[in-house]
Amino acid sequence: MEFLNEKGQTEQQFLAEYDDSMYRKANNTVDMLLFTIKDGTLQLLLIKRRNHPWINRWALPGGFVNYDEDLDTAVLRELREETNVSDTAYFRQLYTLGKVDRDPRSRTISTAYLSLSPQENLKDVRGGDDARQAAWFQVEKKTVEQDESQRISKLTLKGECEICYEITEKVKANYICRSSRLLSEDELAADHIKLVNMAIDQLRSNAISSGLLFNLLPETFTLKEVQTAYEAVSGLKVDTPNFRRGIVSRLTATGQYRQGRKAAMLYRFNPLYENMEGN
Amino acid sequence: MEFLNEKGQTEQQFLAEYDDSMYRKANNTVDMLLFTIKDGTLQLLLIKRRNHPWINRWALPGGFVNYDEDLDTAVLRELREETNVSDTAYFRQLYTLGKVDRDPRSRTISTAYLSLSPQENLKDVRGGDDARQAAWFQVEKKTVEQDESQRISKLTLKGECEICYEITEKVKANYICRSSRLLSEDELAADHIKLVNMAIDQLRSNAISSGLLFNLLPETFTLKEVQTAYEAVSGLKVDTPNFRRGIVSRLTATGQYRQGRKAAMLYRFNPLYENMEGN
DNA sequence: CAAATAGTGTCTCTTAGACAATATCTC
DNA sequence: GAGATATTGTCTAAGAGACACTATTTG
Repeated sequence: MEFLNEKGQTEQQFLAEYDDSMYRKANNTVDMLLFTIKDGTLQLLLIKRRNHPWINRWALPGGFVNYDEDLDTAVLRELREETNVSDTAYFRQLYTLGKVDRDPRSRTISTAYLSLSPQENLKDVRGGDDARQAAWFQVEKKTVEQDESQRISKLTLKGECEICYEITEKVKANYICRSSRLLSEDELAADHIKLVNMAIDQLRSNAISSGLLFNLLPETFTLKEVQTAYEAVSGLKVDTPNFRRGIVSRLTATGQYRQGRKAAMLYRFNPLYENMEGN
Repeated sequence: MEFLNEKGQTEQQFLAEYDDSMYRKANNTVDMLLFTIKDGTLQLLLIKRRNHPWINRWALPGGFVNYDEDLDTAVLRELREETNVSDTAYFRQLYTLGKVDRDPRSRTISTAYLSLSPQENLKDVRGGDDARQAAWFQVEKKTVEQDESQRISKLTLKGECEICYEITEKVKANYICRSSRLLSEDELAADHIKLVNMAIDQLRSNAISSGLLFNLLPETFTLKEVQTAYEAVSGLKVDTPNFRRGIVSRLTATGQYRQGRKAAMLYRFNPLYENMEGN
């Protein structure tokens, strides 16, 4: 059935006459938050910007979306161009930032992606294109004060320099209001710190339940390695025996061992539908 | 400290020369998924489109973001214009859809928001602007087949017409692949069904844990009302005594009663930091 | 053998879930 | 009093968490 609109047009006629340039449009960009576990700590890949705005500041890899390019294609392309990383174990959309004045060039709406990968896949990281450098920064979020209606944390990125923010998260009626305050001399470009904070929260709350954690580990791993990764992500210390018991039920033993003081069984994660989250 | 870029420009000079119109840009739109509990069922607010594309199809309320308008402002404005709803208890960003060919007019990137409100606040719903009508549709997602690697569900919207999809969710390595197949004669506009499916999944998985459920209820409510709302959202039946015990610990009794067969205590929800999720 | 790492056992307390029973109101 | 709704109680089995212990290898 073919409907006509109020001007009596068919869809074909409507589209033929459609003027796409009537209004001023925003730019669309993508940003990538790529995490890995290195030296037993959670690390985030940042680039040092080569050009204005935020020249010489550390920032998330990312850039403009081409007109005929999907968002997820764009974010992988930008990651490749700026950091030489072309393969990650996992990625998914995180959040879209779109405040009117967030970019001094012009209105820019940025969709951020969260990506996870074991360090093995990420050997040859190097800056390129708009990135003067690419480097790993250790990420730490520590709660310094908490009651039932608010939480104050310190979010620290340690690498070539140290970038540190105080994050305040307050419950107001049904919402959480977040604000951040710079504590260090160096700072992240734009509003990227919001994304880092969001990513950590999501990573923590879904590390085990959705199996996100296992994307930070190689194909096979020992139970100790899972625990180390979990402690790095969560910022907590856990009881080894209890942690083991909690986790083995979701793993399969490979029958192979990793040598060391005492040889340790290697396991593999079996993703099950039940465990994956709804996003 | 003032840095110069490779052309020797200061930031001011760079911005003054910055050409914002070099590349073709996408449109940015917003869509709203507003849920409520009505007649003991979960319902979603849809509008019937007045113009091409998808003329006369049911769709999520939404539309173009103005150049100088924040995304959240835009989505609330569009909701008001198209459905006359100007106040909801809760809303937050859900997902950004940006596939190149998702809109026949031109490239359109759409950021969707999830909103919840008790029915009391939503009395005078009516279509306006680009919406010929606005109406509530009962939402139901039922799993019809499930194993450890895949789940097939039926997602049904019942209102002025019945719209029904089969949703297949498969675990592939670390990802969930979702696909949908139309089962009914009527269908939703664009790719809106993806958002409905996502919203339901998120609503279900966070109903209790993040207290989302209580945004669907009035300020004070009986335990039975919470249970009914929970059952509507989750699609499950729960044991009344057990459900009560699980939930009362997060509520405060008001000391007031709702009359009925037997008078029932009215409770209030106390949002605590602990319970709110990281997004 | 000492030190380090891997792994098991056990006890307690809380919670989830199934189900029985009681209480209070309306018709 | 019948029937509907609200609320309390009880039992069991599984899980979370604390902590003591054994096992295997390296230096």
